[in-house]
Amino acid sequence: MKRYNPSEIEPKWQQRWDETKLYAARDDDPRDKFYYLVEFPYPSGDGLHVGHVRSYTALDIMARYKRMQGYNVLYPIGYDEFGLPTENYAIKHKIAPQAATARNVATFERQLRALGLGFDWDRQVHTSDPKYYRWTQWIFLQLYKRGLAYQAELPINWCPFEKTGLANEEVVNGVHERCGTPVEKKLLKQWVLRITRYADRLAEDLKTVDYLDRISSQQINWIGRSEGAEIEFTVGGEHETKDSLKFTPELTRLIQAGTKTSTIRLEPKQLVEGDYAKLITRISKDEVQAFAVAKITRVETAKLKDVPLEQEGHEPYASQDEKLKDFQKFYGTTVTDETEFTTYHFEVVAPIVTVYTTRPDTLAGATFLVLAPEHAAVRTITTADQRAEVEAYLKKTQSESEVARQETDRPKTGVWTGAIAKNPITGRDMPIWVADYVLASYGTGAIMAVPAHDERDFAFAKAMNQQFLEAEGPEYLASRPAPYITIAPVIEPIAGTPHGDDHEKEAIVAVVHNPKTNETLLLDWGPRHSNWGGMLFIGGGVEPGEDLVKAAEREIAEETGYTRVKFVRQTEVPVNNYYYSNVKHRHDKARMYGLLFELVDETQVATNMDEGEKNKFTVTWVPDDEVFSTVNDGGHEIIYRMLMREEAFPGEGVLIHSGQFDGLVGIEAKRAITKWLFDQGIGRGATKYKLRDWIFSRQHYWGEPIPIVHCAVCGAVPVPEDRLPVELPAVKSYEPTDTGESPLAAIADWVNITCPQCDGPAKRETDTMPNWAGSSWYWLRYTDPHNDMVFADSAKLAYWTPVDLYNGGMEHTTLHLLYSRFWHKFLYDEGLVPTPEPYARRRSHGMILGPDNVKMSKSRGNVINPDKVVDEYGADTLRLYEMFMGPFDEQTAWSDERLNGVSRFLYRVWTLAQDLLAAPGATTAAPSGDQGAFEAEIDRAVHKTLKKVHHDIEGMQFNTAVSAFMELINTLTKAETKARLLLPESAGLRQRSLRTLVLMLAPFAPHVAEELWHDLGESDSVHVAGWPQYDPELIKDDIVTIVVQVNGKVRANILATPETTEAELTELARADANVVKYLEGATIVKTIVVPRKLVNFVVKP
RNA sequence: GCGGAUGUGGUGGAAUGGUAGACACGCUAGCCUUAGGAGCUAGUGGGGCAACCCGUGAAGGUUCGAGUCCUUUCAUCCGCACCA
Repeated sequence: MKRYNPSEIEPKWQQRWDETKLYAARDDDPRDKFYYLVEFPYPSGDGLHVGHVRSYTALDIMARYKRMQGYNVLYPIGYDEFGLPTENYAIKHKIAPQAATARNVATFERQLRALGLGFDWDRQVHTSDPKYYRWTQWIFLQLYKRGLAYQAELPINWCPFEKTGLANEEVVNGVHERCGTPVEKKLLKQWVLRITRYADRLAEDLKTVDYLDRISSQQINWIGRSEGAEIEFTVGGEHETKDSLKFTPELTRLIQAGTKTSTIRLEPKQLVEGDYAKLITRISKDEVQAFAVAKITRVETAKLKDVPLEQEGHEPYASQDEKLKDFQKFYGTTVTDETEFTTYHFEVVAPIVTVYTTRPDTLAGATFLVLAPEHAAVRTITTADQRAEVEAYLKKTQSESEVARQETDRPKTGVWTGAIAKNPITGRDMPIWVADYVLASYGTGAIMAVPAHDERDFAFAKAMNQQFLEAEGPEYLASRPAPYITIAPVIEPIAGTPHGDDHEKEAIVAVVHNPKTNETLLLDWGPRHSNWGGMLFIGGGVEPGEDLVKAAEREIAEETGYTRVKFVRQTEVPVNNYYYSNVKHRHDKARMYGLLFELVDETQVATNMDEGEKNKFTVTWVPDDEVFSTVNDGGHEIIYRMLMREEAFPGEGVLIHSGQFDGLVGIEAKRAITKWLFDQGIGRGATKYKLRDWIFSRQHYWGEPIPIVHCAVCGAVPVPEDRLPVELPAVKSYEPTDTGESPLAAIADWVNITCPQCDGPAKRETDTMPNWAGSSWYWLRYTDPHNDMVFADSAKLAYWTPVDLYNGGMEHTTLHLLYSRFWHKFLYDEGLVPTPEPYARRRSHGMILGPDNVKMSKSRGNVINPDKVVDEYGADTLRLYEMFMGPFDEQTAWSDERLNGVSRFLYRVWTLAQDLLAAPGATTAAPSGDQGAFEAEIDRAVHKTLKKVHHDIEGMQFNTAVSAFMELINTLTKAETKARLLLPESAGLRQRSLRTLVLMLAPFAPHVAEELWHDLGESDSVHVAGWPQYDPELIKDDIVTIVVQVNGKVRANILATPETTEAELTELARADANVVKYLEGATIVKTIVVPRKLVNFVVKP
């Protein structure tokens, strides 16, 4: 018999498939298309990983399956070649990165081919090929043209080990995600991509695509949209401002640095001497921020040509022409030398601090402001008295590493700046603090602190007050001067659900504690229902005018008989509790104050309850540590928390102490206060995102050069598109520098160039792009990989995109996946791609762990090398095993034993097939009735498998598809079955069963299937054969097992035909001996019959 | 803390609300032998001699019937995290 030898058949067929270009996708094809995409590999020196195999095999199966179904399938591959690991490898081995890449890519391609993966090899893309990165640079220039790529001097994340800047997404817990080095902050001029402009759409459009839940939620989480309000606080004074004066960032900085007087030129405004104006600066297209109030001291009007060349906050202009250009840049091209400008001389009278909050409803409870240490206003607002202390604090926070600052649970620290603002609702003073628990990078870098309703502010207030008291002594407590922080509750909690007709009353909740036994008194009202019953404290109404403590003492005595109790404390605010009164039988709303009592002694008198209350509850003592888990009423739980724990109440509720806003709840309160702020001209609704702009510069050699030229005269000038690509020069040394400058900067004859605009001397940008650049559009290039005219032909894009299914690792969810969606959306806005989203469906394969159930790593030595597995078992075994391991999207550990099990399966397939092939041919005898039944049974098994495999491939449940194969093989190889299959009269059955088996196995184990297919006498490839349709008629069972239950418990199995009627089934079931036993002496209340499945008798004794 | 997911034999894992544990690994016993990374047969959730009983993290609920649906809760994993 022909032996199964994978090392022989696999290379043979791989070569044949390659020669016949079996997997070439056709661009001009009337058939429907499918575009399957896997994340192209980074060709590291380690070679292919078993994780790649899992992903690539799964989509290979789907691609082959769709091809067999007659679709035009695109399943491409390429290499993501730029990046630091290759650069480091090259430096270490003293070879060019280009050479290292070429070598690694060759290894990858060999490995991919050895797995029998059906990629369209002619479409391979290489991101470090100038023919490819020419278009990466081209897309960058389009971004630049639209203002989505800009340069900014930013304190960026700097990895001191790899000596490069990093994107936010590459920093995990304060360390660089790739090398684990603690990240430092470094101030560098950077290229940045304005991904934040797409934040909303990146989140919103997730609704239009089919991504795994955990992928879209992770992206939404990362984008971190939040709705709230910006509120302006004027420091140390109030002034009626008439208008605003817009500033350049340079002037803004100057004033923030402490310059008190300045001038600004603007087109005429209605401001006169003595007016107050708000100074604003533009942050982005639709975002401005106020930063100070200024008093106009003098107003002059002059034509631009008469404006002097020297101006405050500016380098002096070299010429009249240069001055004009600059003004045009700022005020628009309608400006000429004759345009009249009004010059305002002013004096800064009060800095403005703008804060961002998601809780404008708590504004009245804001008792102080906090600025991040990096906030520009810190310098201007700090008073002389506090300067030394503030400086010291700023120094201290600067010296702390990012890692330390990111630790949670660290004690709150901060310093008062000496400055005061006013709360716009209450008019109370709000000391302004600097503290590092406020992040400069989020919102406006400043917050209004509401200690009563925010945990962090609460912790800060506690810590600062403590410090203050220790320093100043308790006598200060009485007067509580400036920096002492007041904790002012402005929200009453709500529990339960209003019914509209709720009967309102004032009430108390008495918590009685017995200090001797450490137990607390509870009333057990029976089983808890939706809004009544359960375990509660003592509750009761308050008579009009009655003292709360008196009322509580009365209720304690009435309901429990205890009279000797001592009042300890009460809650500051009541809880609005909506509940159902089981005593009065109506919906009640109680404004409940919590009161804590201690039991003095156990003296008890007779209880004195209302008629309605009698026998409704029992009194129980519960150990203190079980009280929280025992009380099961929302309102009572809140009361208990407020009494026992010192903490903020962060929930929403009814506003109090908020002036005109009292009584408003939740979202209504937020809206009302936001609107009021807007009307007052001191605030507005605002949306903020956690997502930051994408730091796009890398100070390294091995990346796409950023196609920009810096000219002394023209500034940053894009390299003209017809001069792309800007190729990487050959250099001797690839080492990164310590200065934050790319090694490219050292290559004088590359760097020095003439300006494309003015032909003057200029220098090239020496930063390169991050390795995420090339992968941000590669799926588009696959549709037209050799085009020299455009990045991809629009007709081809229209045919192939969007990608129907994109599979890749979870680790790319907030990196590559987000970046590529951003680029795609931009290209869509430019009319360059046909769809707003690149990928219709995104799935993620689970990680393959080492045999020891931990992540594979070289240092652990638990890495499985796919080459070795292919050598020992063959590619088909590896493919099939990785599909069989477990659910595709869940992580699972490698197991050699199970691999072996799959290998055994393939041997069994092979042996069975060879046996069937060698069996004697057909006889002329017509099949007997018995033979017909046998054939029906085998056909049924085959077609059931076919149906399941079809279903499982569509649903990416590859593990159960493989199980189905195994089951079928088990059925077919059963001694008796197999013997009959080999008989001459089974020749036809044998033939068609084997054909179908081979066809359905083809996507999974392409080599074995191909070999057997040819053994069956076929000359074309099995992979271009049509996918077999299952026949629903053949699947129908002639006999079904009916489960008979009595009261839901299985008591018998009976056999019946699918056509047996319900009545017949019931009769058959009742006749079964075992069922009879259970029905004896009982009455059948109900009979449930599920056709073809079950009969259930519901009986009563 | 927020968001997401997952809890089923000794193990990986199956189960459109209808016989829980398919398939595979491992294990036990036996057979066979052209000693192979074999193959074949039988068994393998727990308890019980048996009839039967119990069993899908826990507790409730809906249902004739729940691993599956609902509520509460616990545990584990992943992501984010002083994001105001």
